[in-house]
Amino acid sequence: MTAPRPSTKESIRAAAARLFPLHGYTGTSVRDIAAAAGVDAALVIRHFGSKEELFLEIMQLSDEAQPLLDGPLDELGEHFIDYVLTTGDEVRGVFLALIRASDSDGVAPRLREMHDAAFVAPLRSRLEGPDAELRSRLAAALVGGLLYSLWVVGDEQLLAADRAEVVRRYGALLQALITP
Amino acid sequence: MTAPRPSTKESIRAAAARLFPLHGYTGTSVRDIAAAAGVDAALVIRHFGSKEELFLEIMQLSDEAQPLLDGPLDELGEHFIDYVLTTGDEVRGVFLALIRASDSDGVAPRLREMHDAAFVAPLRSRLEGPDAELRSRLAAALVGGLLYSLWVVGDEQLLAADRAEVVRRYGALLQALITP
DNA sequence: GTCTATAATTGGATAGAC
DNA sequence: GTCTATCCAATTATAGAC
Repeated sequence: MTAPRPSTKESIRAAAARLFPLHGYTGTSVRDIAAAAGVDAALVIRHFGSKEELFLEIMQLSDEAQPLLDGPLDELGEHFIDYVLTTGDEVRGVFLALIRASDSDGVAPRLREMHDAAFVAPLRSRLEGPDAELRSRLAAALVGGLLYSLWVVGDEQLLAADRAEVVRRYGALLQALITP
Repeated sequence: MTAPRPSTKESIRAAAARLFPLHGYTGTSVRDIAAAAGVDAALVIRHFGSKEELFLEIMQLSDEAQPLLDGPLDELGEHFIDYVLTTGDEVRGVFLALIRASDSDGVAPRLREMHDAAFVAPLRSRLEGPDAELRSRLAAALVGGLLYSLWVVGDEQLLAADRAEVVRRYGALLQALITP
């Protein structure tokens, strides 16, 4: 009831959130965003300062609750892999856009943040032992590698593979880091 | 003795091979390449057709002999991880440039080729069993994930970690896919 | 083969009227 | 707050003289 009609700023935000994950940073011009939002290009800069500032404001994942923090520890490996594989296209788009723009000085820290928040932190919170830190970072690398193969490389044979089989096999590897 | 003085085309090729991995595709202009090669920008297009064609011609790894194809199978996991971690900056640059330009239609297949040639094929050649194909693809994902964490994300704690420890732990995971 | 000059387009960002 | 008009810099690529 606070905003019955979407404000210009919100229209721009919505358009950017749709286009950036779809076409990447360089592939999305300020004019494209403005056109999709139905506003003038000048307003985009007016409201957000610059294209990069807008990009950084858009490209963050809503802190989705991780329901798997409560599950049994000895099944966390498979559950986590299953969880990341159910990830929707929206998250996928943000992930890809950040990776492909990660040569920019402003984007690199943001990618690190997302990697930490989405992969390292959830796993770190359930690990114990003196080397838990290293193990959780290796676990995050392992998880990221699966998404890298599927989404960045586009390994067709892996994309076509039986999902349950991937969850079982790759989940077992992750489990070996969780409960050595 | 075939070419005592580097031809213009070779000069361009050498400059591109140095700059693309260093600054990426969009970060390297045709003018930059021409200037580094000491030639005119028009010659770059003249000799290679377009910037993207030049990029694709440059961005392939010289088929480096993999000395680890001969080692003992039960040590392949650690040896392979050790091998990719010794990879020089040159390979690293190619890897990063391909990933960050992978939204281009022409680059995506090239990244797939490199992933296959560098990770999947060497492992696949040593694996046996009916599910060797899937296991080698998961193994490639695992290896790629380590380089993703180190080079793309730039996980500082992983970069600072004891190298032998990483080889031992992550190598053990890879080994579990090689000899289940 | 090489280079000068420039075309043709696109990009982000700004000034100022309303 | 909004929009019209535009600036200015940068890009890839081409045409044509030498």
